[in-house]
Amino acid sequence: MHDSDDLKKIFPSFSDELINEIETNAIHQSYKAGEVIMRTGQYINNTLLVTKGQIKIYREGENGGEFFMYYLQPGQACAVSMICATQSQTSQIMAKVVVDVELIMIPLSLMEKWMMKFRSWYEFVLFTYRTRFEEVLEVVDSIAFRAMDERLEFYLKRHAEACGCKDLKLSHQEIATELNTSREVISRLLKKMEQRGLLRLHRNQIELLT
Amino acid sequence: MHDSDDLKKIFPSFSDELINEIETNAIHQSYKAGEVIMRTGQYINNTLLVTKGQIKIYREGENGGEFFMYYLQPGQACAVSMICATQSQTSQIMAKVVVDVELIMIPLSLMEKWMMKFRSWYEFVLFTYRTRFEEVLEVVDSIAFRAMDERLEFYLKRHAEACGCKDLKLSHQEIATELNTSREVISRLLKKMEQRGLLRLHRNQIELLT
DNA sequence: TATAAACAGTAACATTTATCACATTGTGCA
DNA sequence: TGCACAATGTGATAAATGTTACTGTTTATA
Repeated sequence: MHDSDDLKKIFPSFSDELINEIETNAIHQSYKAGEVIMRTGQYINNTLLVTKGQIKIYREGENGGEFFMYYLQPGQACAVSMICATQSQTSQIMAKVVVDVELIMIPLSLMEKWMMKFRSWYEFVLFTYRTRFEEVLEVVDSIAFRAMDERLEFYLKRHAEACGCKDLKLSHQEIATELNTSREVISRLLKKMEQRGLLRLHRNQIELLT
Repeated sequence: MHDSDDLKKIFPSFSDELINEIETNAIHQSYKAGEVIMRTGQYINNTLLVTKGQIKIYREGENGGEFFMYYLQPGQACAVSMICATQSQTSQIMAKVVVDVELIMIPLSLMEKWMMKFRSWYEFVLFTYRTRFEEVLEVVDSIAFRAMDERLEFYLKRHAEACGCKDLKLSHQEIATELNTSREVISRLLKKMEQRGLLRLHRNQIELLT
């Protein structure tokens, strides 16, 4: 499914020995768009490395809410799975595939061994922790300090960054769910943004102009 | 300031060798209530271990907001300082002393060395990451899914746990600031809670009855 | 003790967000 | 083509939260 060159491209910071270890030990897995990879409360025994596709990470509310936290992209690892894996804890988040995904599963035991053995793995793990922690703190900012209009802009910006394009394939209902508000509110705010010239609205698609 | 026995009591999971290393290498520091230990944007070169007192961790907003995130207690370490320290990054949070604090500062270089050398340190670091990450996720829940009345209850509950008592020395203004709302809103909600028999209001003090 | 400052209560009103009801439009497919 | 359905637009209204203004009380301290 992957050869060393591929892996080296996706995880450029990994040392050659580490790449070799991954090659020989890892389990490959793929998922289709729409699938839920991980559910809240599920036990985690592996660390996940994404090699292809896109995953969205959500925090689930008691009443079925699905609050969007962040994207997982190729070359990234699931911080929650790393933290939990080291102690066989349950997942605090839900992960849903957006674009068909291929990933590598690293068993708990290896994850720990590598921390001691490979400097580049150690640094990757800490980098993952740090960037995710910071991203979650930014999410806290957006809900703690900002009103829905700014939160919506923040949301759209992050989605544009993730897909690397200006045309977002999102319905108003989808956005509303992921921001834990109602469709009408999103429709109205989007309409205002369109009037301000920030974007153009189409069916199932938002074209950013900025 | 500390002898090994003290440290062993505060950090019971640490191995004897690790305690020794801390004894010989660490820098001790103390701060008075009200002091700000760490500011947003400040560079971090040390990992902080709390041995005494209480610290509150905030996320700062652009307009001077101080959103309460979590408490740091004796026996705990600042997760942000650990993550940042390993890469000499700046702090994403602000730390304010609530009860006179004594803490141990571990230089960056040692922090890394110990990860490889002491199993109990490695586990402590990962445990710290995990529990803080989870705590921040709970904070996200409270603001993403809940209205101000429930957020206030969550806030009061956490403060009661931190001080281990039912009498919270907090002004309405203080609470309002830390939840990023206005004093009037907090006064109203507290009054309602008093009417529901959940607490009794006094000047600068809230007596929980549940 | 006199005075200022911090704290708390509350009413009136503005704004934002949530909810309900229903109309309109685009798309896929029988 | 035309039906069914999802997506979107919009007005009316309710509820929550934010703002302003003013009150009285307690505390600190000059």
